[in-house]
Amino acid sequence: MLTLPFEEPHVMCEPRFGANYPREGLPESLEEQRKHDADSSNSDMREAEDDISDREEDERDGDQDDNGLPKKRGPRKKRSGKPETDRSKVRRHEANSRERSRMHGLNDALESLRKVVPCYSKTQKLSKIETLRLAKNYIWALSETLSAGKRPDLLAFVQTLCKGLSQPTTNLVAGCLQLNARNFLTDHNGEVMFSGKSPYDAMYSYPGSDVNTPPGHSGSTLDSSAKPFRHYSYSGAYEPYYENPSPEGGSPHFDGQLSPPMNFNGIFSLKHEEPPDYSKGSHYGMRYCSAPGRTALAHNSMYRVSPEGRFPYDLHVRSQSFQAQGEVNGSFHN
DNA sequence: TAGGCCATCTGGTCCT
DNA sequence: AGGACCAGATGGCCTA
Repeated sequence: MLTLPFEEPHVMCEPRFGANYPREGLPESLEEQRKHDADSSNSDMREAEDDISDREEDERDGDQDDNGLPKKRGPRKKRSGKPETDRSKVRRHEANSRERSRMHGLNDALESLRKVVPCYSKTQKLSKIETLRLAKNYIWALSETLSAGKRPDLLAFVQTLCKGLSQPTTNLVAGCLQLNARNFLTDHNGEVMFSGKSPYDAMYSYPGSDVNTPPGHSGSTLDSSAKPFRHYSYSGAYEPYYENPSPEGGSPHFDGQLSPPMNFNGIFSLKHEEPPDYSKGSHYGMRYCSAPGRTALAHNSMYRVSPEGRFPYDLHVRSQSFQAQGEVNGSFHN
């Protein structure tokens, strides 16, 4: 389960940032190199940094550690005998450019990861480390849910999600969850409990709503007024969102949450927006769930496995949204 | 102002 | 030899 490798062709195979840097036909001199850099973006900053770097290197030439030995790493130029030639400077600049490009690719991949874990927001980005932690927890939580073969417990799910996260990130996730106070009571021990209903019902049901009725058709709507983030994953209101296959272009005017692929109540919309990576082929979940022998998924469907099937959940065509699902998904937008 | 986060530079190491 | 990868060092920016 969840072992198939992800593919990130748009991220890893597209040297978006490094393309501007000269790889061939290098300038004869460093001055030409810098002149070339000046034509590309951020050139001023880099040039300034180069100057600073050169200056600092000169100042740090005598740096030694506690044992009087030169430090092994760091932006300290080792002038071992022969002076640095223009050629070596150019090569160093090349290496710097490649390193920048590499790091940009890494950051792109990280950004794509941010978009598929809960609580994605363009305005309040998770840090790198928190993104990785949350992603790990998310995978773990989903795996646990699948293994359990029953409807996931929201609190357990959230607890798993928040394991090891910093307090701010935990707060963010909690905020994204919008754990509606009316659905919770706190007992005398400070433990969270639900008011009258089962935890599931408390979180997933709407008064007077049919759980099988898509939000867009039920008349009841999620209260999205309080939070600027976009609800995701199921609502009919998001159908236009689905129509755009690109997560980048899918919400050009929305500066909020885009895609936490999170559904609890047996509906695993592991991906709500179809990224370029997957739009051509299989879906996240399809990769994970379409085991050999399993009923073929209908075109344009998220998942649909009958109760008679091996998969323990009712999986639904993406457009067949559940009100309860919306409740949960909505809770991931703060 | 301290601390967190980040981008960048840099030298070392490994691999082709 | 050269590129990829890694990690230390550094400074800038932002926030509590």
